[in-house]
Amino acid sequence: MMNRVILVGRLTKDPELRYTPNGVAVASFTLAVNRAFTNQQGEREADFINCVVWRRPAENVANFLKKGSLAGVDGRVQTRSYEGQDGKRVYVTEVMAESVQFLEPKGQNQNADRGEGYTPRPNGGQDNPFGNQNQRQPQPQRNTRLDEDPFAGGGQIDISDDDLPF
Amino acid sequence: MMNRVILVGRLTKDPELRYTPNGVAVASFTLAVNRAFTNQQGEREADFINCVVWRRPAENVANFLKKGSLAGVDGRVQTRSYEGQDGKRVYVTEVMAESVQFLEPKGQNQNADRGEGYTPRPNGGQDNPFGNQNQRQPQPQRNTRLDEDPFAGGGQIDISDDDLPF
Amino acid sequence: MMNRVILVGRLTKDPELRYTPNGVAVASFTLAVNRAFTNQQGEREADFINCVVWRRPAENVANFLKKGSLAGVDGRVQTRSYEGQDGKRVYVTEVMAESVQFLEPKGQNQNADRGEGYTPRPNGGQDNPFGNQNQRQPQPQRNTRLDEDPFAGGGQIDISDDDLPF
Amino acid sequence: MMNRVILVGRLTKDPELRYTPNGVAVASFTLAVNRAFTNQQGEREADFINCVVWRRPAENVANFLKKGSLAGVDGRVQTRSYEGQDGKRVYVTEVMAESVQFLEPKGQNQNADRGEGYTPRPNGGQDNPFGNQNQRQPQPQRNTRLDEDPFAGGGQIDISDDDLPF
DNA sequence: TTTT
DNA sequence: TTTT
Repeated sequence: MMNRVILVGRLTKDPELRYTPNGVAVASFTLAVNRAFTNQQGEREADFINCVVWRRPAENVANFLKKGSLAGVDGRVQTRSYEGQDGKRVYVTEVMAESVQFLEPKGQNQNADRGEGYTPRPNGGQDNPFGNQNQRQPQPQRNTRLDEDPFAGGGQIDISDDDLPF
Repeated sequence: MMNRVILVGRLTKDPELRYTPNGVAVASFTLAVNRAFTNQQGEREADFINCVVWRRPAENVANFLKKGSLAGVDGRVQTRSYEGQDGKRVYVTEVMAESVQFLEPKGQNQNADRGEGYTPRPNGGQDNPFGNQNQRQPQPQRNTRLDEDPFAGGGQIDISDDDLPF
Repeated sequence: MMNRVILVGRLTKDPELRYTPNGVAVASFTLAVNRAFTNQQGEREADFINCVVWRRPAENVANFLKKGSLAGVDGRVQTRSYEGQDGKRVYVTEVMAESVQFLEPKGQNQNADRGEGYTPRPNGGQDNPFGNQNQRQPQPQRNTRLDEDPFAGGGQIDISDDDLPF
Repeated sequence: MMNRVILVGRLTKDPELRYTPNGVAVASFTLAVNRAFTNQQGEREADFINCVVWRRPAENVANFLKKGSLAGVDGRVQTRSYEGQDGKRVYVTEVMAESVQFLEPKGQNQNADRGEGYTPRPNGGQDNPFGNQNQRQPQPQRNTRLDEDPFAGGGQIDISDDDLPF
């Protein structure tokens, strides 16, 4: 079993940063990736690919990327489902970014993460290495918690700590 | 702009082979890719990733892969949208396979395509290199044309020759 | 069998453009890719990865990239060997770029190739779609033919039309 | 800066397992990856790609893979150089595997690593999470230490703990 | 024998 | 609504 995605494209909007009830950061953003070929009408289309990133790189994304930023993503394709507002199950395919690369020339901070994914430091046996008390954990800027689909917006909470990649 | 996906997983069902009105083959299948890590309940989950492949490799997929087959995909993440049955726009993220690799040990034919993607042979200037008259073009086994979403099933036609990768 | 490489880095020097005896363009360049992590001395190292690209994208690389340019490569790892000057066999591992992406902000031409690899146009049955007579085929700027290893420099001819990816 | 390689191929020989002076495991192996296309003589060639893997996955590779095994590698292209026996600098390009997938059908253990790379467990502040005293650390089967190039064989020590990926 |  |  292998699952690897690499994307380079531009953010369609500013990224959204949220926190799980346990205080773990999640950022979501959509990358517009222009296709390398034109369609039969001669137009160059783009794919709009939803991406999610957790923890420290999530905060870096929120701090350093904005609408229009050129960014590279190295991650995995992930699928989930949630209960839609009409009671129907909604299936979602998105990219779990393990690392995000800032490709804008102006920025001095050129790395959205610490490198080879995010290795949590030991925290004395707690399941979740970041608690709300953790001073390394910035508090949400806006009163935003993970009560809905980071992309679909209107749904119920469907990302929880269970989705943590480790 | 870069867009690359590599997957290795197992087909959840037999692939579905369809043809556009112009007689171009499209196969769709879902790959179950087990995650490399376990969730907080200690269970190993999987991602169920919808894949589409066109032309010759589509026919190879239909001929050589079935439910449970181990296969590798090299392709791109692609997004599209179509009008749902309730009039709402439905957004779809799937993998456009450029080549599909058969990883089952039993088969002697180990390649689902001719190699580096599919290079259409010249056909004297027609837009579509395969017409219904083309004897290299097998006719649909079942009376299946591309009148609906190959995955969602209930929608309107949303894959046409316009989606051809070249 | 699968083989896919994606790189984003900077050219260490201007690319070198050569032509096979049959007039097929080959460009070679080295990409410096900074590692995402620091070594035990706290220094950020880089990998210096030799890349080769054929035909039209080769000419685009030669025309649009130079020392220091930020570029993305999508291709395959390839190995070859040649007779070294001391009679010993020299083994070479390099990246065969199928497409090269220009990631510099200044350039308006943002694509080094036509997209999904290079699909040769039909040319009436010749083995090599480009002959020296082909007016679309620029002549070498310098009197450079493929008489040596594009990277090692001092060896014998070891890239020929046999290495063409199709 | 991005650097990602995915390979699926067969081991050309049994893997070699060595240990650094600090007791960190390193396995090296060569993957034969058949090309998806034939050359101008109609023969299907292969690329022979040297791979290196560290720590726990190294031991899994040594325990579960052998000559002829089908394996998938997800990693990075890495370059290094060392002093050759003739005093000349030798440049090496190889693949640093972050995870190795066992694709043989017979094996029950289907995973060469714990998943998303190898996250060392905390060990009380030592720089190197594995010491020779560590009972989880198997001793070398053969009296093999890292005194030479794992591939070139005749060179001087050129892999040390400095090359550890974290 | 290297890029920013 | 899923694979081994």
